[in-house]
Amino acid sequence: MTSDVPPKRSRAENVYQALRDAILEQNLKPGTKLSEDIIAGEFKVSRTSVRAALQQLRGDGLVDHQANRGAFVAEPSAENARDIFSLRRMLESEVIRRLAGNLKPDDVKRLRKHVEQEERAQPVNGPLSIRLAGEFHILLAELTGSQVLTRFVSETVSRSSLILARFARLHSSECAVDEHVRIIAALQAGDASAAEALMLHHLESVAVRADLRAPNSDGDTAAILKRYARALPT
Amino acid sequence: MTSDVPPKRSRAENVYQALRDAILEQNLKPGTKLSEDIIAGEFKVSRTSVRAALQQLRGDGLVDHQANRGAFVAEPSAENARDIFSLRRMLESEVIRRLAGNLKPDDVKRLRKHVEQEERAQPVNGPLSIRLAGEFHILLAELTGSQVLTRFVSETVSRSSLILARFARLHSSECAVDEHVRIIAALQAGDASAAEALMLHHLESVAVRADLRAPNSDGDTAAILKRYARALPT
DNA sequence: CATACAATGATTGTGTACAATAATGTACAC
DNA sequence: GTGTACATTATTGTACACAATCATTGTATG
Repeated sequence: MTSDVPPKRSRAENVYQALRDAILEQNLKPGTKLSEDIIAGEFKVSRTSVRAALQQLRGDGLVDHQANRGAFVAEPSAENARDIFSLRRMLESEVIRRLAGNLKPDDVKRLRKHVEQEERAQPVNGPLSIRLAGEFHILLAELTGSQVLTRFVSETVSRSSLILARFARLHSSECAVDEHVRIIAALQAGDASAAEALMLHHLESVAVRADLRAPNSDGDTAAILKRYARALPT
Repeated sequence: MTSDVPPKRSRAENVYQALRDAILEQNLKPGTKLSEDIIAGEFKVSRTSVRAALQQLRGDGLVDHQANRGAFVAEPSAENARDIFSLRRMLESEVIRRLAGNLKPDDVKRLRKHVEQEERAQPVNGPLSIRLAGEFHILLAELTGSQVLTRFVSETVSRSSLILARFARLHSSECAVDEHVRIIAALQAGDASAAEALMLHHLESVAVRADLRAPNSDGDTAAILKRYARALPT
């Protein structure tokens, strides 16, 4: 440790982290309105800081910003979802190829540590484990040493969380941890193609949880109401 | 045309566009300090808007933001440069594969139009042609219809401009337009592998212009000073 | 009854003032 | 003469107040 002094994050950054976590843990669901006033009041900071945080989230594609209307947690379309999963396959395959056989002892240690965290969070099967599952993939990308690749993986993984929040039938991620373990093993063994196959299978099992034909609940309020409309007397 | 009413861009967005163009046209060189006050004065807007623009640029990786110090045009390291070119090869190969044989007539029209612009700007061989050359690649990505892929290509291409500004021996992009034309032809012919080869060759010829061993002028001030330090009497 | 229009309300966009922080210049002690 | 501590200055970080904008609602009219 190099005398870990917390780098004194700005308030905007704190708000950003908090909101991001909330979104990734699916406590803020797609479509939720993120009012600057309300958030500012809740976090006891000025709207200025909240604005900065929201803009950054917009940059990550996690929130949509409508002019003079406000910010909302992004609602990826089905098409968008397919797009993102497709890119994820490409990006994470690359990660695996770069990592296979090149994991340093320290890397393995970090991965194992993370998986342990996942296992501890598992019984809860709640928000935390959802976020950790995603962060495993980001950690893998980090280990490649490529900042840009990490960035791209991070973005696609984050948005995958949104997609699952919107489309997933049931968000049990039981199998995930197991698959993570096996991926680590394959990487350590230097078996590139096996690792890649595992990863692709893993991603497939994530994607398959999403039924892209029907969004979960509050897709369009209008769409929901339409389903109830016929119950009314004509 | 669908009655092109300019969508009334916010001031922050205007500043963002202007700064981005200036950076991509290499009029603002890597390392340049972007003082909020000065920019605000120059654009006749408040620092608030400038701040928003700078933050967005930071999101694009075009500026580095140091806490309480200010924003600077990013100075990609040699390592970073290799990283980005590597990712570019991957991303743009994907673009080509998706596009080959799938170009709609309208798409071809847009591409030709863009190339014409490039040709007109060519004699100048100045800032504009540099930016247009990059935007050709972004346009290709757009035609895939994948928002995320477009975003990633856009980011890597933009940062490539920065890299060339920092490392390129001479920034003559004479050959580029020719190569762009040939890529279009191959795509239209549906010859995927030829198109991909052309693109990779094209990217290679861009990358080779950069001598990653020696940054153009103001690299790390510290690094430069170190080279001069031994000239001093001990 | 549907449609067009005007008033209203709420929310974001922008500017300005102040606080916090880091870099720089200066004086002093050794 | 050199190094350190302190004061100064410049720049960013934050808060707040006001203006602009859009959505909504209510009202009148065909």
